[in-house]
Amino acid sequence: MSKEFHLQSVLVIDDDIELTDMLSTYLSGMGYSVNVKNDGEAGLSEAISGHHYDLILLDVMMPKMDGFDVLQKLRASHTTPVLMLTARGDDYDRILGLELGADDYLPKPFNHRELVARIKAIVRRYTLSAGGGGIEQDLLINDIFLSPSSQQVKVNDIALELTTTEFMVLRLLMLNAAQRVTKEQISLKVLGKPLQAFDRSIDMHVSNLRKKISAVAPGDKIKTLRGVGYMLLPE
Amino acid sequence: MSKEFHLQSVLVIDDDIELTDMLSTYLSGMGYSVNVKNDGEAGLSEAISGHHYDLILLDVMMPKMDGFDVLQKLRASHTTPVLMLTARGDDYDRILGLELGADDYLPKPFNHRELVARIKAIVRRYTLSAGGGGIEQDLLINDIFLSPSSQQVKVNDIALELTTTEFMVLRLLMLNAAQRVTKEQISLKVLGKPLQAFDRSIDMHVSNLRKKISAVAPGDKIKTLRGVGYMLLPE
DNA sequence: GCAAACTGTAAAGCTTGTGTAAAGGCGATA
DNA sequence: TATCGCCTTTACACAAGCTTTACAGTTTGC
Repeated sequence: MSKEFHLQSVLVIDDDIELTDMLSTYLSGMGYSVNVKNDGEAGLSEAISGHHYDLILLDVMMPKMDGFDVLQKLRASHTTPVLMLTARGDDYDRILGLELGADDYLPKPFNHRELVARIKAIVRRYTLSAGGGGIEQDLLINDIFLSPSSQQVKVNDIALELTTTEFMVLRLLMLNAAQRVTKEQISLKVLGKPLQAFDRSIDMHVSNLRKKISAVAPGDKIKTLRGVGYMLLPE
Repeated sequence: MSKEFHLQSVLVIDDDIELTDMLSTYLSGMGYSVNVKNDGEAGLSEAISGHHYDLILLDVMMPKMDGFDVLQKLRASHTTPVLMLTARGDDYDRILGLELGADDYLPKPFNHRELVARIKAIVRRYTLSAGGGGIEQDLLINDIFLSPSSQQVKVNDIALELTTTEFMVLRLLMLNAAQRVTKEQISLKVLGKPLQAFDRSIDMHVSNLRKKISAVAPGDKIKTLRGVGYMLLPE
């Protein structure tokens, strides 16, 4: 069972090959391990197989077994978060899905921002309720103490006032301490979108982070890798 | 996707003659071999012809077959990196979102700088990360320790301060230790462009590398192959 | 042995990435 | 609707580092 805050493993069940290809590419790009099944039957058996999934994206209309059936059978034994995908925009589907135990619902067509927003919301929900997923570990690297459970950061025992984005950037850097983290990765994982040319927002978040950290502790703890990204320096 | 990626041959598919002329001139000037098709149908058949392309610049709005159709049909058999050209706004979400299958997109009108930035980003994605998700191994050859994940090099346990380009040159040499590596290869893989006549930049990067390495360890670890390139000497 | 071609490298020049303040924008909140 | 917080964009100065230039040294071919 994963103890990580962010998703590691996602199962996509949808008969639309084009869509699953796309989702696979996109989610892989965000660093997730993705598995795809193109009908309900195969999807269900994969979902209840030994392999652990942190999230299941489930289409409603599919051959062999529709999404509601899959969800119902899945819930007999698993509490894996499920995000339903449906072309039908009416509320009936929505209510039915949620009553059966879906965690959220996303009408097709949707764009990546919506998807990311939903995924994040689900992950957050599961993280806060200790029952569902894993417990995130506190991190302590180079005098920086980061506690995901309380969304709090202390440097030399002095609390920092970070925004959520700054918090997530710092957390990503800490999870990859002493390893290069590209701006592309930061953008995908923290902001949920690909990095655009001449996009400076990551630079700004890092700049703000540095400012807040160095106001409390001397020395730059974040190394710039020119043309690549950033790296949190180890002790 | 191919692990070996050297950008030298580009296909431009766009019905705007003025633009394709400009692109052709410009990219040729950078040393790329450029082919142009002015409608989707011709573009697609060229793209899936026997000729290999390293990158395709693809306009969205075109006669006969639009860019999305071309991309979709192309993807059935090819994984060639595609950079979509599109008017800002309209297609932005469509491309960024779930119909993605392109490697990147570039809103028109764009300038040279932007185009170059995109091409570089694609090159970097293919060279630096060596194929999405695959973890690159640490290398230890002839007292040189190179760690891609931390973008760090140590010689006799002393850390070197290398630029990203120097790092990539050294990495290429180490991956091909005791084998000749031509300047042409270095230019393509590290700089992402073909080597041009009288171009001395590779020589300079190697020279700088030697300087930094020999400041820490005696003896020249990089052998010059006159008229060909360089080679990292084994123990 | 000599010219031509190639290489090493210091230094200059120039391009491009980065840091950061400030303005702008946008969604959430009251 | 007005306000607030925060993310993003803009603008500009600066610095890193890539490329070019220049010249000296070296190798090759004849």
